[in-house]
Amino acid sequence: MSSSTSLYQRRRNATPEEIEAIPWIHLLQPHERERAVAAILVTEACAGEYVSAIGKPASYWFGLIDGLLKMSADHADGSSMTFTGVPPGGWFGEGTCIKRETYRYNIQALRKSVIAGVPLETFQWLLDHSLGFNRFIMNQLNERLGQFIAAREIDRMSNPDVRVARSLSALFNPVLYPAVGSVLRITQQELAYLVGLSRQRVNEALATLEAHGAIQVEYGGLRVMDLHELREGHFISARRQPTQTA
DNA sequence: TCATTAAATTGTT
DNA sequence: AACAATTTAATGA
Repeated sequence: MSSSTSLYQRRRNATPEEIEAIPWIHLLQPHERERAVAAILVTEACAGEYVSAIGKPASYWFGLIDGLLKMSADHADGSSMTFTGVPPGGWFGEGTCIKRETYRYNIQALRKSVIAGVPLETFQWLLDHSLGFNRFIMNQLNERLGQFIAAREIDRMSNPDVRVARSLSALFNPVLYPAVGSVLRITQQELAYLVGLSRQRVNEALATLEAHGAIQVEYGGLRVMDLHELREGHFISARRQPTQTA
């Protein structure tokens, strides 16, 4: 996974289609938008590549155009703790940018991803000048607070089916990840990495969730049928029976 | 456009 | 972890 060119050397300008797909761009006034569009950079990250590393000073506010990212903290003892996955349409790092601190998480691409970046100066300028931008940021911070509280509950849950369900409901959050819609492109292997379970167990859990009518399993992705059930459901004792030997 | 083949993903043990 | 089955993507006529 080692590439000779760094992420920042492979950047380019955003295409008009990519700009249109950015959720907060539509909340800006024309002159604000103009300034933002001129500053936004786009880069591609290969699977396994790091987008930001803990300790590096904040230089960009990031958004995911396409692909899948993992937000985690790696400890000195080699273990790592995954906080959350980031699906397309998600923007992150605003907390660090606001305070001009260093990044507190590692952001790693789980597969080939297209990432947008707003330079720190532009981010700060938008904060100082755009009411719509401030609304977006405030709304996002509030929504994410709810997610982190929910994530603490997920961590102490033993039932794998419920863990998978809750983690999925976070990825389907329409406020934080509006680009996801009702179909999330994620493989069972990728989901296993995010949740911290084996692929087999995730596969089994997905079958359970599907049996409950909460989701529909598709090749290379999932379709939500009942987001509320994913968030609140218990999915108890609905395991598949072992095959009979007669 | 269709058939063939390789690669990716899923389902099962 | 290994394997078979299925789906998609790539290739070329």
